[in-house]
Amino acid sequence: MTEPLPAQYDPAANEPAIYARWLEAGCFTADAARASATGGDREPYTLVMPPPNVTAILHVGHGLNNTVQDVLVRWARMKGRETLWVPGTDHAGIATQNVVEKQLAREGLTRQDLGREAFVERTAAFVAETGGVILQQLQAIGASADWSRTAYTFSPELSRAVREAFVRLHERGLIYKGHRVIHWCPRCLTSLSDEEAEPEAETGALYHLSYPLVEPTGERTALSVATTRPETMLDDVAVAVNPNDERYRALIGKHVLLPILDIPIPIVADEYADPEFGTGVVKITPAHDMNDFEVGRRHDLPMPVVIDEHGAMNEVTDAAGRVPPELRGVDRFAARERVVEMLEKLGRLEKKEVHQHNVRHCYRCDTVVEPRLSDQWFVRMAPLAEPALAAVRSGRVRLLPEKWVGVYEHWMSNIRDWNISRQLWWGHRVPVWYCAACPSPENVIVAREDPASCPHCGGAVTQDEDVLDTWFSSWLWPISTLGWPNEASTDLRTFYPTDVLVTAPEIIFFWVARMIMSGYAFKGDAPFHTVYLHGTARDTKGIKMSKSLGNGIDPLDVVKLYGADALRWTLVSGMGLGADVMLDPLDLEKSFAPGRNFATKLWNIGRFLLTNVGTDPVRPIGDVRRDELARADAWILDRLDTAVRECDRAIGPLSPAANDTWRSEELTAGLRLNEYAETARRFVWNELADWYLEAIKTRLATAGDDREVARAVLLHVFDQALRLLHPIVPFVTEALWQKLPGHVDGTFLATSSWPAANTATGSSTLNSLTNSGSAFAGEFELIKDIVDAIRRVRSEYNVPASQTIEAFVVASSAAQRTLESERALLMRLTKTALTAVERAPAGAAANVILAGGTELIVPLEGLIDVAKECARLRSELAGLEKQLASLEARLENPGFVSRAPAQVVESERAKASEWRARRELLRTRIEGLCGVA
RNA sequence: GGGCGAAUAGCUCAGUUGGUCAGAGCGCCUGCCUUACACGCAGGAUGUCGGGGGUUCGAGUCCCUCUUCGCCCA
Repeated sequence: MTEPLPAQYDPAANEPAIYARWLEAGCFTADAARASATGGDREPYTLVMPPPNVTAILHVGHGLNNTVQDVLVRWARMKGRETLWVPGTDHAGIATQNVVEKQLAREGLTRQDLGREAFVERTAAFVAETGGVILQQLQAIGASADWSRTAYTFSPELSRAVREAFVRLHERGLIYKGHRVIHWCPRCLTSLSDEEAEPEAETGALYHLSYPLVEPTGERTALSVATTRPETMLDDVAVAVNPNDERYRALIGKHVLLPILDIPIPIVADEYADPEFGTGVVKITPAHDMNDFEVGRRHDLPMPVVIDEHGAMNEVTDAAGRVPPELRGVDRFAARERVVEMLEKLGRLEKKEVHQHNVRHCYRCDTVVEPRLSDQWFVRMAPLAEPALAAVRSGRVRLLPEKWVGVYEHWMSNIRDWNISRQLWWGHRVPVWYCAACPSPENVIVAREDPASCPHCGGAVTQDEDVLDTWFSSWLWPISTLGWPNEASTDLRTFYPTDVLVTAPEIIFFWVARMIMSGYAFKGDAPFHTVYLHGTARDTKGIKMSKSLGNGIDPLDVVKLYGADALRWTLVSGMGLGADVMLDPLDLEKSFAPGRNFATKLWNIGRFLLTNVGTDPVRPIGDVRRDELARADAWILDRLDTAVRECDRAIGPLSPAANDTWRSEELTAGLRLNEYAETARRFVWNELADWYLEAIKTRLATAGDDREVARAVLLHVFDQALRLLHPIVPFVTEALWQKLPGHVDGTFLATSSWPAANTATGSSTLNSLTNSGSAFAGEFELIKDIVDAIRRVRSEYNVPASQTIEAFVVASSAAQRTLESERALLMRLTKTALTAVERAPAGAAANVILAGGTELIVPLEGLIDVAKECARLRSELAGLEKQLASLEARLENPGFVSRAPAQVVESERAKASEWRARRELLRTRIEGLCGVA
């Protein structure tokens, strides 16, 4: 016997050491040479980790996301796949630049003080120092990523991929420079994509302004326009009415006089004007509203710019005379108040009403985004979207839960061009150079390698000042991390396409959809076959956990207090497909104690095993003959088989059965992590620990052949249970597995095989031992039923646990033989001496009728209250009669008998007949005990 | 404004194709420190499956409608 284990598992004392040993042994390092693509015998299985920001520190969202991935990866690894989980970070243009600028601000500096080159160097140094923190933290929760392949979107290799992608798309005519209204963050001083400018509901005001008509028509001397942004009236170049709006048809082509500025502007007809909204007249500000910009283009209107990059009113471009001197340099929101005051004085403010609308905010700093006319690089998305949309429709790619398919399709079908320019310094510089000497279009040079001079005239060139959207590198992640654009890359040839992408639904558009598009654009295939969109960690009020709200949970705190296994257990077992995970940040015990308790339970099963099985050689399970098994052995092997099958069904399949395309019946299959966890828990706790362990204690304590059989079965079953649980709780299972008798030094549970369920054709070594639903295993169910019944009776009549009592059964001869031969076990589990009899003995007794008609009689002379027992039996009889009546009614219903499947009818008939027999038994007992039925 | 989703035990949620699916964990009540485990063992209670209507031999499970809540897009 080895040194005794403590009664409670101590994760803090075990986890770091176990993780270090996994790393040292290279358990997580994928070897392309073992994979099928390069002549090996294993199918590859690949996940790419959604890269956290280099500036990020671990929060519970990362914990959840990476736990899900780790479960899948560990499972695949045990299934024998050559498994690669690629970790990494992204350079997070805006976020990282913001962080470094804040640092500089503390030193009294701005990035302009440093200059671009020095700023980028400083930022790179900052990233080099702190950028890997989150990946370190992921190790603490057990993430089994291949750290030797850690990637970074701004590394030289991945930067090459970014440039290649840009150049290729440009060559295909899918990248262009556009002059249009984009979302501008006046704080970050950069443009944003549509996805990065997030709409938020706000209560604002709808102002009704009166613009006098230059050419009054009939009674009408002015037009009312409604706007939520009165300050932009300074920039109005027209008002629009709907061409079908009878009210204003006569005014089309005439003019109104813009108040304050007293400039005449035309009244144009455009479908964009909604007759139902406000007054049906809409002011047109092409430079500061996306829709107005389109109207302006259609009507060839001027586009003066009156709001500068900081969000202040100014005569920026083509706007001479548009901003009154007292408003110049005034912030847009202050200017709004001032303009309203001015209009009011002029009698041009008709009314102001409360108005609910959505205002877009910067997704990084939450500043209200300003629509702004500027030059930006865009990707033409429609051609890229086509194959990506088809991929989901054909089943090449499945999205789980399915409800996201509709969202994806809608976005893809209405896709808009992607603004990829960012006016930042931290990021991939746009690979475009300009020659001042050459004429258009030769003056624009798009190149894979930095040109030293203009290829046309040999003159000097200057590079575009902008950098690319960080997502323009992220969308390449599944290919760039594997080596693209180097098509000869072993990893790319071996591990692409990847298998599953695990992420949150918030970034379907930002990232998931774009990765699918880039997969097709650059590799001609989808980057993965499954997108698993998991839920969000929320607090007890249902609010998303976030650092800024202070309602988060630090996963590392949980690891410290309860262990990584407990954290993982809670996340996995609470995770219905796509469902949010609710946690209480104020009561960690409530959320994480169940996981810790389960780990301790496992630990104690291990302790029991080590104490009672010992470390002497154990017979291999394959050598045990079926006729040597006890009922309990057959039963637990049967339950194990069922558990394995159910776990497989809950998480599987690993990949589509055929042709890389999901069949319709597979589309929604698997990834029920909570079901997998619950099944495995039930097996270990409610079957293995509660019943099997209790059933074999005497056998283990009694030397002889039977002890050897019990040792063999227990060791096998616990070994299999550890395998089944390892993907969810990797640390405690590994710790225990390595202590099992017969463990070979240097082998790891992490790289051992997943249990194989018994199949009809029989590939399992256990085939000779298990036989699902076998009669022998089934006999143990009778034992369980009897034990449960006796325990209930004892409890109901408050029989002291220490008191031994007698009981009788009336049963079939087969059942009698079973019970007789398990008399000792029954005695140990229930402190009750059970005797099989032909007829129920007379006298006061508790009676239970079990499935199959077995009758249990527990004489409790002096202990039971006859009246109470009669009442109980009568109420049971009443309930049974009610159920039976309804069942019989169903069976007498011709509709049911003729239309329901024969199987169902048959089983209902069998049930009815059993219930009738049961009713007779009950009546007899009641007559015997209580006198009358 | 458009689209989507959710409402099941006190709490958090399972319940894939309609026929023992009315379940789990936590919490609660009772009794136990039974030599693996009190982070435990044994036993127990609790739901008109949001309201209403419909389809069906049969509906948490399908359809319609109402109420409440949430998400996405404009």
